[in-house]
Amino acid sequence: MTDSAKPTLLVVDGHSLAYRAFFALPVDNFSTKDGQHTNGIYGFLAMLINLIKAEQPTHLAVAFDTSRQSFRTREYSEYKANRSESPSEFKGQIPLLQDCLAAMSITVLQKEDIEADDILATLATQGAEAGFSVLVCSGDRDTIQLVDDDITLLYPNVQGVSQLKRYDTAAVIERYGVRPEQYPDIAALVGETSDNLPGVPKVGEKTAVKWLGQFGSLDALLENADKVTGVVGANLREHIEDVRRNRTLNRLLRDVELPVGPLDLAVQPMDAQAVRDIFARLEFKTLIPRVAELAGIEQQMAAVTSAAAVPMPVAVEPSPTDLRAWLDAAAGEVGVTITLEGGLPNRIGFATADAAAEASWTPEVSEAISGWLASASPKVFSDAKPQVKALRRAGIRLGGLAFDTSVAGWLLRPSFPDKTLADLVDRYLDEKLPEADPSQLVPETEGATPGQLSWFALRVTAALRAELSPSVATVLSDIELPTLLALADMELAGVSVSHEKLAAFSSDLGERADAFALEAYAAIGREVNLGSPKQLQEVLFDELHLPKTRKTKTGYSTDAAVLADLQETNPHPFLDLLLQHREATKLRQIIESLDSAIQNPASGGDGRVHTTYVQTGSQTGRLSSTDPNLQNIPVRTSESRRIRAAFQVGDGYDTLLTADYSQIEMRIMAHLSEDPGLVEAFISGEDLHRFVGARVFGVQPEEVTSAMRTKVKAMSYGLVYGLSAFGLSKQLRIEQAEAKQLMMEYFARFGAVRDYLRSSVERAKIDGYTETIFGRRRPFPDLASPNRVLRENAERAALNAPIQGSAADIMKIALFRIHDDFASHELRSRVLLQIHDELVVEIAPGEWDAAERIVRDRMGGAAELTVPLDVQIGRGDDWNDAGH
DNA sequence: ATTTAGACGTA
DNA sequence: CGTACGTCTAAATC
Repeated sequence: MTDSAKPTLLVVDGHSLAYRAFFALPVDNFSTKDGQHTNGIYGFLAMLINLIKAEQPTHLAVAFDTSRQSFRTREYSEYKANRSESPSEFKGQIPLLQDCLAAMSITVLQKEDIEADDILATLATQGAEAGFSVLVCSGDRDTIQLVDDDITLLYPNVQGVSQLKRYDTAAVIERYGVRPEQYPDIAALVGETSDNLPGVPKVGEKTAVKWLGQFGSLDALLENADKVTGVVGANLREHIEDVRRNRTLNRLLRDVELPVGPLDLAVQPMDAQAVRDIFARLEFKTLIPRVAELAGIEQQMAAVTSAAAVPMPVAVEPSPTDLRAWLDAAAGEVGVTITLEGGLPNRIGFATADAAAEASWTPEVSEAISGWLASASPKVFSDAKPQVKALRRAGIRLGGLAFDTSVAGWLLRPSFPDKTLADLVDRYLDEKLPEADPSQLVPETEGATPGQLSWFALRVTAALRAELSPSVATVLSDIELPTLLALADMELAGVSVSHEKLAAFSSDLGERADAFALEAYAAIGREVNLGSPKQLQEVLFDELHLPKTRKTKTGYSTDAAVLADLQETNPHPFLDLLLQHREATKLRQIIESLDSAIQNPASGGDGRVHTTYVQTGSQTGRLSSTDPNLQNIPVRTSESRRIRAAFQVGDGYDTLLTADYSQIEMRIMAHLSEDPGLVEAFISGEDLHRFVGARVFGVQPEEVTSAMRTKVKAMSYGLVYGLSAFGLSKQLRIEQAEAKQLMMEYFARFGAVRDYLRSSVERAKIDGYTETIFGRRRPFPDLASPNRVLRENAERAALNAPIQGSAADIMKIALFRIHDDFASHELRSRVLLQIHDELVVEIAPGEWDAAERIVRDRMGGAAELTVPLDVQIGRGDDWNDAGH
């Protein structure tokens, strides 16, 4: 509990935290082009910025040690004598860090013969006396003794500098079992290896706490040392002088003479130019906006309030020719909103910063403004794709798409995308979008008109741009917006699916499912709803008395993996029949939903299935597909591939082409980790799992058995998801020890992979987000969660996000370039489907060679990685034929 | 009528 | 105790 009326003094141990940051971050990723290492500086500053943002101190200082010598080394020459020389890469970072702090107008303190923690102790003591709420941030446990009602310690976690644990008096008692002022007594008894201060042998925290509880104080304990029984008692008596020495040395000085006091440490405005200069020199690109944000909060607030003063314009409704003139006269970007009726434009509205115009969609309006809509004149939309499609249906190809608020909102917060313009107005303008009250037949409140919606979209655009980092802005303009236009065309094109093929298969499956069901009932002597997990639990565990399986929220699991396990340990005919029934009904289900999605030619449809790609549907940058989902059409069993066979080349086209990236995620892993072995695997062109298997098992590639290959394959793929030994053992049905051994062997040969994965998560903890190769970001607040489950889930997701996300970026780039190339080469061939690492293309007569070349070149050349991007192409009359 | 949980399809 | 999705059914809830 902090007293908000009190000023807050934050004092930081610069040396110890920078040193921790140095070990937490990979030195390779943080070097300037002239070879200066900067990982310690970066990590420290990132942490400090976060800290200032979170704690909002009014007063601030950072203390440093001057050298390894201090009054303590003079008192006890062995003090810290075990510390190895700090690595050469670290040297030189401290003076540069101090330069950074100076540019940020943050006071730096150091004093000959005195350690940084003594400076912290002095300032904290003076600050508490002067009425400050004091925060001490240090990586040295001795500072625990400073904690009291006014002084709180922020101590870095073992995981790194990114997470600071808050120690107030209660937290110290909870963690160490003693009051803060008693902690040095514990430390004196236990000793401090890192300071080369041996304590009493066999005495750890538990014993020390017990003793202090018994005797009341360290002095009392030492006086009554003869009363302590056993080996530890003897040890205590033998090392009593060590304990006294330790206690002297770990007492922090609270009365160091300093040139400044707490009141002199008020936070000062930064020297913006100096900050820019030194950060540029250190090549800290991402830190600059974060520091600026810290420094410029007041300005930003002012900007927001003044912007709210502009009144919402009333839209004019000019004649078609006047509307065209209005658009031509508009300077800069124009907000555009098209409302739809039956897939076609209904009303269309436009806005500039202070005016709006709108019209109903008529042939005259269309005629008058189609040229402007197709032109490069910049336009801003909110959720452009359906509107782009409506225009396409009306024969107009939109040009000049400059911004989409929905996509931008998603890029900024992919985990909680603001779904509508109203959400964005709420969040980024802190205003309410006027909405018609849907509960009343005659709404009391007017909704915004298309022109006014456009005006809001334009204003939201300005607010979103202010928050987009340069890299994310580039992802929006260079990847997402071109992709949006390609997706619109893909959705319009749809894919031809044969009702006849589906229908035949479906009735097949129906009969089989019924037969399995009857047999299953016979096996247990009653009917049961096989689709009800609840009823199945009764059958399996109450009636058949099979052993309880994995727990779920509501009972015990009956999923396929569990049933397969049960079949092995407690074979029963019902289990297998249930699995077969499930498989058949699942397939039939998929077929039914697919069939009903075919636009029936009998009622004016085109006999094709038109999915909707949700561009803002994932947290990683992937697309998702709905109504129907065409990204989860079965492929694994030969049986299920009959469904793919129903996806066929459409009338007027020649053949289907499928193109997929082979092992794109592992290639990205090779690129990001620069693991020499993995890179060699891909450059050699040998089968990846065979190559890896040979290394891991120490045999020749041709000696890799299929069992070995299966294992390393599972391991390789698992890596991308943050797999544990436990998970690997379950997946491969091997002992955990063997899984552990496999991981050890794997990392022994491909160590840079592990280094990369570790450091990438560590970096995410410091930055608060992950980044793909192309700069797409995903925030991970839960990386700092004290809840272990939440945190570890976030760690696995953060490990996966840059890899899955980079693959998504690459595919999007390939996709829109192929789409655009087809158009510019005036091919009729068209991309129909995207299934994450695969494209399905419909090839027009005579265009195979040209189209195949474009697909191959664009997919292979979508990114320059240190390993090649391998593309597999297939050809056939249906998707199954064309696949491989 | 809508929501939740379990199951399962894909990359 | 492996990431990212969407959709189906049954059952629970409104």
